[in-house]
Amino acid sequence: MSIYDTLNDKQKEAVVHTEGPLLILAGAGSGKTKTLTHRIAYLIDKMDVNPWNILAITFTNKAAEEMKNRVMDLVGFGADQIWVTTFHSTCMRILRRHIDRLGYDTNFTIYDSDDQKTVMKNVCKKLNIDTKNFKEKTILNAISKAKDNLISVSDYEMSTLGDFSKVVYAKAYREYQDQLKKSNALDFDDIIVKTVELFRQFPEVLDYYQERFKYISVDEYQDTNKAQFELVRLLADKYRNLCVVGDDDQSIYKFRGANIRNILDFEEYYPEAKVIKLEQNYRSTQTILNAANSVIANNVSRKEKALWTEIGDGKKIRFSQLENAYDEANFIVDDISTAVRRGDYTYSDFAVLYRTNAQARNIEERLVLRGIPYNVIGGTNFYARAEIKDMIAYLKTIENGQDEVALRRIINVPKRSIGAASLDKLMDFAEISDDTLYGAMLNVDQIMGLGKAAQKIEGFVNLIRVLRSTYDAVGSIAGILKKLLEMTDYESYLYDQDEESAEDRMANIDELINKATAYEEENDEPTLTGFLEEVALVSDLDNADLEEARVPLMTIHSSKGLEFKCVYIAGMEDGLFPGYGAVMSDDREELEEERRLAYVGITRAREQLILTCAKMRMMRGETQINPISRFVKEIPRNLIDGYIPKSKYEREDSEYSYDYGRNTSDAGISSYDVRRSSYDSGLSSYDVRKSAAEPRLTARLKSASAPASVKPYYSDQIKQLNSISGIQKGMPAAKLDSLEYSTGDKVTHKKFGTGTVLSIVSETRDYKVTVDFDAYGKKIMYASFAKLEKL
DNA sequence: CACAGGTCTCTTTTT
DNA sequence: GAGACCTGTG
Repeated sequence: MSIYDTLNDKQKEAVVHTEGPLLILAGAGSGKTKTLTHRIAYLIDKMDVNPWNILAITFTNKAAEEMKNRVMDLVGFGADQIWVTTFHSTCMRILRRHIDRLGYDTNFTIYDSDDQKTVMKNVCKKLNIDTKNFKEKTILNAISKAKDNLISVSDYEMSTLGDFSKVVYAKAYREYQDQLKKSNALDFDDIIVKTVELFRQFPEVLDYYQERFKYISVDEYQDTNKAQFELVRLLADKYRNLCVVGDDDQSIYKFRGANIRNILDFEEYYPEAKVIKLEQNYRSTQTILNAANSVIANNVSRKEKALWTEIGDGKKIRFSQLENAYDEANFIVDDISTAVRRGDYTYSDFAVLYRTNAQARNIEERLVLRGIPYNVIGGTNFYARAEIKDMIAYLKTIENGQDEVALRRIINVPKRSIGAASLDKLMDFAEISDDTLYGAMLNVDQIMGLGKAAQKIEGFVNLIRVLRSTYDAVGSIAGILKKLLEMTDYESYLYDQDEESAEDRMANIDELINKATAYEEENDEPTLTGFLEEVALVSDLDNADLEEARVPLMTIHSSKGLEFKCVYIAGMEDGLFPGYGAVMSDDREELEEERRLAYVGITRAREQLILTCAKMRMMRGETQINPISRFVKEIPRNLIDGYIPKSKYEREDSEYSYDYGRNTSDAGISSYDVRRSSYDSGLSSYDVRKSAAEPRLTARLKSASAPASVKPYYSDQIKQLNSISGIQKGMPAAKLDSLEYSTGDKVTHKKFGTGTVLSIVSETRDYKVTVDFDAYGKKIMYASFAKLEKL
């Protein structure tokens, strides 16, 4: 019996198709990693391909790691010759060797999004761009989008066509790239873009890698953007042995430039491509798959497919709507605790998933209270913490004095009296002498008017020199970090800054030192450059240990590619998931992306899926009342165990709820429920249907009725809720019992004409309604005076 | 000039 | 509710 006998027919077909382009459409849990790893084994084993000639690109470091291990198990000897890496590490390895051809130094540094923002601030200042009108983030987004699509600065400049915003973006783009270049730095997008540029400009370099990588496979192909596609296309262009694996239904990174067209158009670019669909699922019960299938069926732009399994129906999906986020957290934690006590599951069998990182906190608090071990995966990046960024900035300066962002970050940290005025003088000098900031610092004696600061600058330069020579002598990264702490007395600085957090921050720095030590132990040739690179490209998620006996908490995005016996998805509410923006957007694609995310979440579960939501939830400082997510209602009701309040306009005889799921939404219903304005708000089912395509959303209650000092804690929350309902019971006569319109409705006003309701905030005496009038723009008014009428 | 405090804004997901 | 940013004060 060979290793290939465990494959099903479709998988086998994919494994033996080694020559020429291949598109594998692999549904969730259909054994795509297994197929890919066996295919690699087959190449080496049966086709006599040199492992050296194989490149396997994955999306995350974690996925790469897993694939590497699995290939190793199958192939054994020689497997370490295969490049199994992410897009970014692949490109980094190439760029470290050849980027000098593009005029960068090979020890270039990587800028994360914080660094990018810092650069963009400088750019705006220099170009006199008013950051009130043009937010740094907006400009950076525009630039990132351009890079994702391989639009160069000059391309962008030519495409502005007098569009004022685009002209500004183009100017910023040029200056931004100049500054990065000066700092010998690349941002994340550049890592891909520069590699493509390198290949296009230097055919001999491309040819080398084409010869090297005769067999290429790309995992999570649905998440690639145009630049990544071009990179792969170039590499594969000579031998055309390109195998891509993806699932258009799991494309959830459009916001980051992922182009779903890449998967839909693959056959167009490679007409000779073979297409194989893997639809048999080995992970979940049929119940869970049916739910996933019915939800995703509501999307229009997708390749038709349906998952099936031989596992059997299993347990029903559970659904529960709780009063508020605290009750929701309680419910989940109780549930986990009960199941573990019964001996059904252990902690690591669970996962609690959510749409936004902010939701983690509530659940975390309850877990702490119950003493249940847990792990919040992702969220705030370890390397984004201020003290860690300081340390990294020092390391970058030691390694590459050209990195201006890093240098400016630490030039006066800890305080050494090199203030803004001195910095300006240094910057001016650097500008005139066409030198870097650090270069200017080396020449303080030539700069006029620095006064006492000159000595301080010399002192700083000396510090860096000493650290540099320490590193050269000792070669230990952990060593320089310790020396750095000692020489700068960074600890005192932290205590001066904020006594309370200083201890935690020092602990973080210790953790960094541990990471440095670990890096030096794990690598044959550890270098400062290598460590900084790892720091820039490795995420929390990659280090997460899911085997540990802890309940993992993470966003649905982070959960992609993982599986758990028992999955909770919290916050199933319209306005949260799908998010507010997607619900309000005219762009159907946005909602479809959210739906794909729901599909990803649902298909993480092997045995049991539990969906929860809250009637009320604090969001951005306001208590929002959100209706049950449309995605819950898109699941056939017979699959669900749990009461879902029926919408009035649902067919009474219908067992399924997804009849209306396609084009309509009954969002808003639960808010009526809570506000007791009841289902008899005078809307005929026809009325609702007519307006339902426009999402009716969230009435809001201002949290102001709670005492100012109230911390969001369970009992206080109850009080707060009581006070809200108290207000509602004893409402002054002026306040209407309910409003006939809700968010998203078209209304008319005597003076301002027609408009759309943007939000409704319930205040003590009245509803504050924000309306976007067609002719007058946004107006805020009180419901009892405005006499708005629903159209 | 530094800092405390008030105001304003806010989608969300991350290699 | 949190973070960024601005402004007034000592």
